[in-house]
Parts: sequence; C-alpha cells; structure tokens
Amino acid sequence: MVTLKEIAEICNVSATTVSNVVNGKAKTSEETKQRILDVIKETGYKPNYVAKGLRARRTRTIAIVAEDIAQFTSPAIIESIMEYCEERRYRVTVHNLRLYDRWADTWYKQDDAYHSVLDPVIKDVLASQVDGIIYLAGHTRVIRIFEDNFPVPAVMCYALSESANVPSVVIEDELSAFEVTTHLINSGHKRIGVIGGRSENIHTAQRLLGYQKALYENGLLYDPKLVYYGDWSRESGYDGAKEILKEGISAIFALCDKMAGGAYDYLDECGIKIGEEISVAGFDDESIAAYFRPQLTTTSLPLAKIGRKSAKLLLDRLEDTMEEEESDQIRVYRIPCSMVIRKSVSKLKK
Amino acid sequence: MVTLKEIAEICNVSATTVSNVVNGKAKTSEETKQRILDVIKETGYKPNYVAKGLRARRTRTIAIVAEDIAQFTSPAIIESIMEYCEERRYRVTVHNLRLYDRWADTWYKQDDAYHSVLDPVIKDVLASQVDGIIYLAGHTRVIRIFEDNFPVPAVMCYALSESANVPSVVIEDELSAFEVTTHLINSGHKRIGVIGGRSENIHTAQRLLGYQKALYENGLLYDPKLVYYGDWSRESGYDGAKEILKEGISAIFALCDKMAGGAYDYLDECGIKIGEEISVAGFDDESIAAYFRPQLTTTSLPLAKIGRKSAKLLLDRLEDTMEEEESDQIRVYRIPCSMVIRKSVSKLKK
DNA sequence: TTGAAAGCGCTAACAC
DNA sequence: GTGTTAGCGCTTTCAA
Repeated sequence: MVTLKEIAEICNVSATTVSNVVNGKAKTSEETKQRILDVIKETGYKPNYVAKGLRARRTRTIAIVAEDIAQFTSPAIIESIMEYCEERRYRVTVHNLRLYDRWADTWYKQDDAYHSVLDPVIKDVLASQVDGIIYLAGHTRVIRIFEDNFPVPAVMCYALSESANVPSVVIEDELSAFEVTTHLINSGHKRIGVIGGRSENIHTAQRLLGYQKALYENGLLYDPKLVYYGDWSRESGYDGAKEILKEGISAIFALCDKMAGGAYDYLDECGIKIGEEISVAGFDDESIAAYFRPQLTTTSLPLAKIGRKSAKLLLDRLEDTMEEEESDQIRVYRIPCSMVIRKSVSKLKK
Repeated sequence: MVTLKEIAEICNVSATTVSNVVNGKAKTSEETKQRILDVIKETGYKPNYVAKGLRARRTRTIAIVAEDIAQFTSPAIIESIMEYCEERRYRVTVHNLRLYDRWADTWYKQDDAYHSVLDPVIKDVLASQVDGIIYLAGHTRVIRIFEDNFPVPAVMCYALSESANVPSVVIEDELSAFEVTTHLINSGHKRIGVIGGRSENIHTAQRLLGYQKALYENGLLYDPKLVYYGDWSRESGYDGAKEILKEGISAIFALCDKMAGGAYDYLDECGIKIGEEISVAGFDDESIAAYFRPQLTTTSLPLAKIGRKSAKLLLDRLEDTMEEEESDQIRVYRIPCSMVIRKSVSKLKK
C-alpha cells in the first residue's frame, strides 16, 4: 500500500502538500495539484483512516451497539441509520450483543450477566475511537448505562435512557393503541379483549393506557378480565385467545403480530370465522401479517424514522448544530406508528 | 481518556513496561506488574485501537460488506459471523451497500451503477485497515470484484467468486431441490409444477437441476410446461400457480416461500384445498411459512452455518492455519439445507 | 527486568 | 503556495 509520504517523494513535494490536496485544503497551485492527483490515481493511493484518526482525534465513525441484530426491529433501524449517516458522510460500525441469541427472554433482568456482555463491547467500541454511539435496544424499557461522564455522545434508540444528556427515540405506543382501539370501537365493538406482553413491560403498559383512553372517550369501562398477559410468543397468543374468549368479546387486540397469529390458531381450531364472527388486530406489521388468512389488520412500526431520528440527534450533537431546545432536560422522542387496515377487522353485526 | 504514557508516569515506569503488562508479554516483575494493573483499573485506562492498529499493522478487525442487511438472509448470517469472530477475538464491522433498498431488483445488471456504490465502500473499508473482508451477497450469482491483487484476504458469502484466492460459501441448491422433489414423488405426485425465479438465476437453475434429477431417478420426464419463471414475489407466485395449474398438476414446488404464499392466494381463490387436493412445498423457511394455512412444508436455509464457515475460512487464512487443500484452485463450499415438514404436502389420493 | 529511541501514516502550526 | 517540525498513542528493536 502506497503511503502519503511516498506520493510526496514521487512528486517532489512535502507530505503536507499532498495531505492538503487529498483533503481539498485549497491553497495549492493548480499545477502541483494536478501532478499529485495523477500520481495518486496511478498508484491507487488510499489514505489510512487509522493514522488519520489517530492524529485528527475524530474518526467520522459512529458505532451502533445493537442488543440483537436478529431481533425483527433491528435491521430496518440499522439500515436507516446507515442511510442517514452516509448522507452526512459518516461511517457506521455495528456491534452486536446477541442478547436474545444468548439468553432468550431473561437477560435484561440479570444485571451481572448483562454487564458481562455489554461492558467489554462498550470498552471495545470506545477503544476504537468512535465519535459517538447509538445503543439499539431490542425492546423498550429503561436502560441506564450511559453515565453522565460517558466519554462520547450517545443516543438511546428504541428504549428510554433516563440520562440527561442521552436522548431517547421510541415509538408512540400509547397513541397507536388508542387509534387501534378507536378503530375497533368505531366498527361497533364494545367488548374488546387484549393480549399483551408481561404487565411490567413498557410496550404493554403504554398500549394498555391508550386502549383505556379510547374506551373512556367512548364511554366504555376498562375490564381487567378482558386483558391477558402473555410473553409475545405465538403460543401465548393461543392461550390468551382461549382465556379471554370466555369473557364474551367480539374483538381481540393482540399487542404483537405473533400473538395475533396464536389467536388465529385458536380461533381456527374453534371454527370461529376471523374477520366475520370475530375481529382481530395485531401490532408490528411484521412480514407474517400479510400472509395471515384473512390478512391481519395491524400497526406498522416507524423503524426507518426511528433510525434516522436517532442518527440525526447524534450527528447534530457531534457537530454542535443541534437546536437549543434540548439542553439538560431528558429528551424523549416518540415516533408515531401507522395503522394498516387489512381484512381481520369488520363491522360488528348487531 | 487516560493514555498508556500517563499510566507510565503515574507508576514511574516506562511506556514499554506498561505496554508489556497490558499485552501480557511476561517479562515483568510481579511487583511492578501489580502496581500497573492497579493503576489501570483505577483510571479505567483503555488501549487506543487506532494507535495500536497504526503500529501493529493488524487491527484484528474484519469487515462484512453486505449487499443489503435488510435482505432476509442477511441478519442471521451476520449474526453467526460475529459469533464466530467473537470466539476468536476478532472485531467485526458491517458495511451496507443497501443495494435492494436503492434499486430493487435491477442493480446487479448495471455494472456502472453497482460500482458507483461498491467502490467507495471498498475503498473506505480498506482505508480503515481491516485485516480481511467477507462480501455478503443478497442472492447467489457470480461476482467478480476481488482481483488477484486485492490487498487483503476475502471470502465471498452467499455468492460465487470465481477468483482463485477468494473462496465462496453458498447453499446446496441442487441437492436440496432434489430432496424436496423426491419427497413429493414419494408422496405419490407425478406431475409437479415448479414456480422459480428468472431462468438465468443460479438458485433457479440449480434447483431445477435437482428437481430434474429426482424426476429422472424415478423414471419421470422433465416437462418444461410445468415450470413457471417468476421473480420471487408473492404476485409472481400467484401468476405462476394460475399458469401451471392448467397443466393438470397435483403438487407445486415454489422455489421460495413468498411465491408459495402467492400460490396459496390463487389456490384459496379457486377454493382448492391445499394439503388435501393439492400439495405445495416452499423454500427458505422464512418466518411467514409457519403462519400459512396450512403451515408450509419448506426447506430451511443453513444461514448460521454459512456465516460460520465464511468467517472460519477468512480467519484461518489470516492466521495461516488453513489446511493445505485450498491452494490455488477455486474453492466453493456448498452447505446443505434441511427440509422442514409441515402440513402443505400430503399423499396423493389415487 | 526495564528503558530510550524510533517510527507506524497522517495532520496542524507555523515558518518561509 | 509550500516545507519543516512536532506529535497523535502505541509497539518494537536494542541496549543497559
């Protein structure tokens, strides 16, 4: 690999001049400039970022620390972060905690196990001199890992940071659930069952609030017997449907598509016609949803927007172009979802 | 951020000694060693990889250049590459061409557009001094981008490289299709329709070969009228089913699950009972397959194995531990897939 | 066992 | 415009 110095020697100029040309620092005569450019082309010279980063103290590289890139929300978010960073000429590296892969659904409760994985990665990331970090969570909860003295700017993506200088970008759970529930009510449903995740889960809690708000605004009462707490799995959707069906409902709001799939399983088993005798709404708009029979009415996650927003927050911070508003209060950005109407919800026949 | 030099000053030793301790270079007295280790812990010192890489000329970092991480095969492969690299203490950075995102299905035919995206990324990757590269394709075809003088070792993942020193890791298309077809034939089916991708597509071509081999071994003749060339989309699955159904078939082998989904659409529309009146097999075992009604019999892709194999090939090469066999012939590793039997294929009722 | 010195490839400050 | 000098944080001879 040719180095800048070698180029300089060939051209009979100093390394500085070559550096200036490479980085477009203007003050070079057209003639030498052209000569240098030619040699660069001939030799196929490529600047060494490592050396550059060492000197410049800025690498124009940010790191995504993802809890698990195989989580269905991750790829689209990562992709949009990269897209945005490319526009602003930043490089992105991805680091993967593989949390779900390692421990399925339990890890986030065991602080020591969690940190045994996280800490070395963070250390690693920091050691590679990135300018900033986006932590990409697998599901929304409060994550407190960026202390106030964290050495580089950070953004919490798809989770809540609770730290004054680390903004969070999450989805608008409450409003979205409100919309779905309202849609169901407008279709004539009054007893609407809910299949959620665990009760302490933030997605579940917030969506339940939105659900309740819609009930309230329509003069309906919240009935705890209509809500089943599952674990986001297809199986728990099945169990949930079985349970709440006993309460005489006409619609099911499953808080994720997989559980909606489980509800379909049970309903099919009972010979109850979905989209006719009973309505079902999901959440997430995973690829599976469009293949359900009937196709599932659900809510799509604004993953691309979440990614872009997170990236923008970070890069603005790096370049100090952020609008003042932020300052020292905890910033949480909630990005709205959008309902996608398909075939699984229908007007209640009186 | 504390530096090695500062640690040295605090401990009243030279930078060399600290470096030796940090890297476990043995020849240090227990006493000073302990002192240094203590200070490192107190100060939270982290070695600067950038500086290290500059000096050491090896960064222990490999790059994945992915055509599109949002392609359904990518996340699992990336995840397994990372898992393997973690075991061998290599870092991984991911770079994303976003090819599908940019140009849907056409880019790989336009060399200039393709290179306008690829070249800067490769340049970038090289400039960041990675030790090696894994190119992760979105679908299998011949890709000729690593010349013989490519400066670092490379592996072609999910595509064919055709370059002597760049091994390729792909799936065993032909054998897998052979197995599916055999399964169908063993279930009594004699006229088996195929819905594939474009005819020039390698996946399609190879699987068709496997299909034909199974026919041959069972004394059946290949009939071109039974194969429809689609474009992997659900819609083309629908069109394909419509087309080949006219030929009086009792089973459909769709070369991807999405097209199987399209076939389901058409069959449902006609009121033909899948898994009873007609059998359908898919390919890929995407998450959607298990939600079909009836659940789809398909073939799952060995993504984790592909990733590990690619990573192993690269790291072995980096460390010169590879077995001799490779040398200078073109190496292609074909990883077998495995059928997953569900409900969409049944014995043909005579 | 420890340290001094040189240098990896590049950029920044300051002269000329 | 262009060159000189110094130094980013680390490792690696080689000598003590």
